Amino acid sequence: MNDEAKDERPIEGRESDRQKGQLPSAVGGAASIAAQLRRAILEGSYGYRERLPAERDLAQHFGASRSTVREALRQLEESNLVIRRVGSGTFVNHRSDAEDDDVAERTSPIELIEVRLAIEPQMARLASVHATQRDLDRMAEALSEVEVCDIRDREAFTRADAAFHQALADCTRNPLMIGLYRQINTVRSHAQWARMRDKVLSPERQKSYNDQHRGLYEAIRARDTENAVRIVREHLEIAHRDLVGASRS
Amino acid sequence: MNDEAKDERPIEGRESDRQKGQLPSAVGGAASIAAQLRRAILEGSYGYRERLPAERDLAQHFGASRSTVREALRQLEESNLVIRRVGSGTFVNHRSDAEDDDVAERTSPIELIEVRLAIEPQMARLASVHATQRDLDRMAEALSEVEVCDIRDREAFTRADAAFHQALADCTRNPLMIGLYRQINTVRSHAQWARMRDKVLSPERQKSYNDQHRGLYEAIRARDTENAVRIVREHLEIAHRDLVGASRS
DNA sequence: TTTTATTGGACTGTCAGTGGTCTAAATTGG
DNA sequence: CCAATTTAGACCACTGACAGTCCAATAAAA
Repeated sequence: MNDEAKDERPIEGRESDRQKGQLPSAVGGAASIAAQLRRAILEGSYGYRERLPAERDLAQHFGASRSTVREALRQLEESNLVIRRVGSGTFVNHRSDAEDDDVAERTSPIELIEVRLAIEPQMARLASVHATQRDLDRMAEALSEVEVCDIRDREAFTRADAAFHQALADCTRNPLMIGLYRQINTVRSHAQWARMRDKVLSPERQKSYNDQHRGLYEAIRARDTENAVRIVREHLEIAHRDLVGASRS
Repeated sequence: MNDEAKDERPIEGRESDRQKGQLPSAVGGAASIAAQLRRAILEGSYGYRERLPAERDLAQHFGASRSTVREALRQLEESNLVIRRVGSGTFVNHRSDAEDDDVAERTSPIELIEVRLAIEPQMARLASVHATQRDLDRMAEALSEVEVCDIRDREAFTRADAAFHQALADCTRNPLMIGLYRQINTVRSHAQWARMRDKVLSPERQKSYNDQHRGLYEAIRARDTENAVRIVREHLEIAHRDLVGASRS
């Protein structure tokens, strides 16, 4: 261990000013330590999920006993600012505003469907017009991978499903559309959705989805724009209904 | 045990560099390594599909054990930043923003309009439903900035126009929609379009655009969904026609 | 084609460090 | 004085980092 690191000044707080005899150090108890740590966390001095120093180290740095530090941490834990795990440490459980710009985590299932309802019908239309033979081959490959998927392996299904939809986006030959759908797929395959999908994805529904996928592929291959658009729209409306049903239960 | 044997150089970012202030810095093991690698990937130090150093090399570089590095990589894999293949290596699975420019350069005017025709009507619909008063205020501000714009300052007009449309996207209160439209705006304001717009943007057309913008704002403020959607669609069809006309000349 | 080297995946056991808990003494304030 | 708080110390169960080994998959070389 680095012994040099431990030999530090006891920071502003306690025994220094006590020796100087200037101020009664305001409160100088567990509440004071809690306040300092709380301020540091809210200010963002510690990032989200970052590990705080060990209780014993904090005790030394604050010039207090471990019990006092523990009481301070207990208060922070009570207000959900930190999480404590035995054998591991104490971790910050507060996101500062600067670091919560994760689109995937801030998008609700309904919001996702709303966006997909906007973009995917037009996507199917463009795909049925612009798809090349190579695009169709790749789409067929992705489709067979979805169909061959084991029903119980949800993660594999999610991945294959995403690949199929991305293949559909590729069919549009529209770089912007492809880029946009990549962003949508990122949200779609996020953890939050995986859980939701576990609740929704019964074998019958999966079978139904596969039929719709197959139908969509056939329509695009036949350049049947109207049918392709119709299938996508129905597909999404069914998914929307399933989601609403699941959120009610 | 033998302290001398363990006195190796710890990871780079431990506690020596962070003198931030009063409080002791957070400590890190696998999480710290994961954070460093994550930052490197997001910064673009490693390109898309590029191979990272082998786990054993990373372990040596970070002065940690292979298990620790593996735990860090597991976290990165969990957030889809990285893909690991046995016998092959660990590969970056993240597209940096640098490729957005590429998308912008590979997207034709027609393709942009096709995408906007897909997404903006639904966007107007959602905006008319979900917009808050604050959203409307910001939209009005953007609108007046567009209208006040000097006709000859094309760049300022483009910027104000982009701000207006982004404000419209914000009205949907849909994080994914907002993110998607940001990407669209990136393409819209790219250099290629500025040139095209110079050819297209006559004062009369600009006047017409402004009227449409104003009408759209009024419709959304009045929660008149049908009118908002209609205006957007007409706006885009006119723009589409203008573009086709320009490309013919 | 076969062989070889390298990679990630999985598993073991060891060990220092962590928070959780408890006790008893010391300190503080009324 | 008493009562509450703080302190110091010990022990426990648990976690994570570590060093090591073996394996299967892959890629490059022979």
